[in-house]
Amino acid sequence: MEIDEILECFHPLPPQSRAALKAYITEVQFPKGHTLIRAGRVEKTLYFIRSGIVRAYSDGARGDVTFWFGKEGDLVVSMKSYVSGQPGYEHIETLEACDLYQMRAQDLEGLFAGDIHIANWGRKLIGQELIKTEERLISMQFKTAQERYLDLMSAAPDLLQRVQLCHIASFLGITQVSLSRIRAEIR
Amino acid sequence: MEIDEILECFHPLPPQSRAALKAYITEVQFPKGHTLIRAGRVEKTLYFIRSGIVRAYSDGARGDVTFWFGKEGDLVVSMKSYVSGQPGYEHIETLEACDLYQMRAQDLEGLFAGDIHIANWGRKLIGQELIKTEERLISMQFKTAQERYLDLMSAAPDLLQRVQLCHIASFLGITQVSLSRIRAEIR
DNA sequence: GCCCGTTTTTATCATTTGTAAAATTTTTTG
DNA sequence: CAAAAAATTTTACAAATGATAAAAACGGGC
Repeated sequence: MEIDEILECFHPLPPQSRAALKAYITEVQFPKGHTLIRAGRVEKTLYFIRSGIVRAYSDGARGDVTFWFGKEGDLVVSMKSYVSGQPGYEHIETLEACDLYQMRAQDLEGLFAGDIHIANWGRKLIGQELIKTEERLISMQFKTAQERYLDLMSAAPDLLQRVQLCHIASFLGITQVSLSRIRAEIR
Repeated sequence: MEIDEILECFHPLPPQSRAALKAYITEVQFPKGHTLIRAGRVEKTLYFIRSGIVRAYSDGARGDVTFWFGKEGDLVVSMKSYVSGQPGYEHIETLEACDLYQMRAQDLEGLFAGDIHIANWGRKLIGQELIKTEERLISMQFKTAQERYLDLMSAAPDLLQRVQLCHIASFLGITQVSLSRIRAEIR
């Protein structure tokens, strides 16, 4: 997914503002298994995924728990670091070789302060992220694990092919054994 | 909580911009049990809570499920309506007599387009909401119901006095019976 | 202070989910 | 292609949670 398409899909930007944004964006590659963001740090870099898959996870009482997958076109950022300047609680690692667009949070901050179109673009971008997070929270509270699995299957069937089931299970809030049971029932 | 304090606590605003915002804000009162926001509609009003408590809920397979409580200083809005212009999925009702600051989404939109300070204030505001939602999602995935109850007790002890336990239980993602068991264990 | 309706707790049993370990399948590597 | 490693499924049992019903506690109005 090319950078112009990614930037536009959140909110339209005047060509001049888009050019200003792009001036601060560079492209980077990382192999599978690379850690982009570390928990407990104030992370100062944002990424957009050109290609590949990443996951955000945190160390709980029972091993690591994945709470987000990012794929093509998605924004990758330690939200807590970025929004509040405090250490984040998630690690983010690549699950495949990834091609990313990279940007420094500080540069983005400068653009927000000086360009009202970029400020409103950023506002919309955060809003979209909020909706997604809210939807996940509601699905955790309202739906059974089986429903959440079926939802994931229809929303992102490719994920099931590309990601290990232990990560899918913790993402769904269940153990791998429970996920196996669900998969067996559906078959 | 007075309006100036509420507006400032998200992000500082120049006096001129704050005055521009306040020009569109009116104060309203509602009795206990009043519905502020209805699911399935595109809601066009935002509120800040001056005093009182509200809850957001949605109708699931097993009755209504509360997924958010709002109290003094909090923003009350149908996020999906506000961010994407689509019908929201939550009802929001007052659990006590409430004193609210009211604003039309359309007016706010106009301010965002014309005042960069307000646009960046709005961006920060949404960011704060995102962090809160993300924290709740993580606590749902990482913690047991008992841990979530203890967290709620220390974060918002007044809520337990002011809100029915059936709402607390569904907020925690468990039945009222389970919540009673947890409360009995702790005692 | 007492009554009535509501809210909360308790008790019982059925169901779901978790834990641990073994068996199976798939993937990687030489 | 075969052996080894990793990932996934299955099994058996234990623990946690849910459903239902009934009892107890609480609160507002008179």
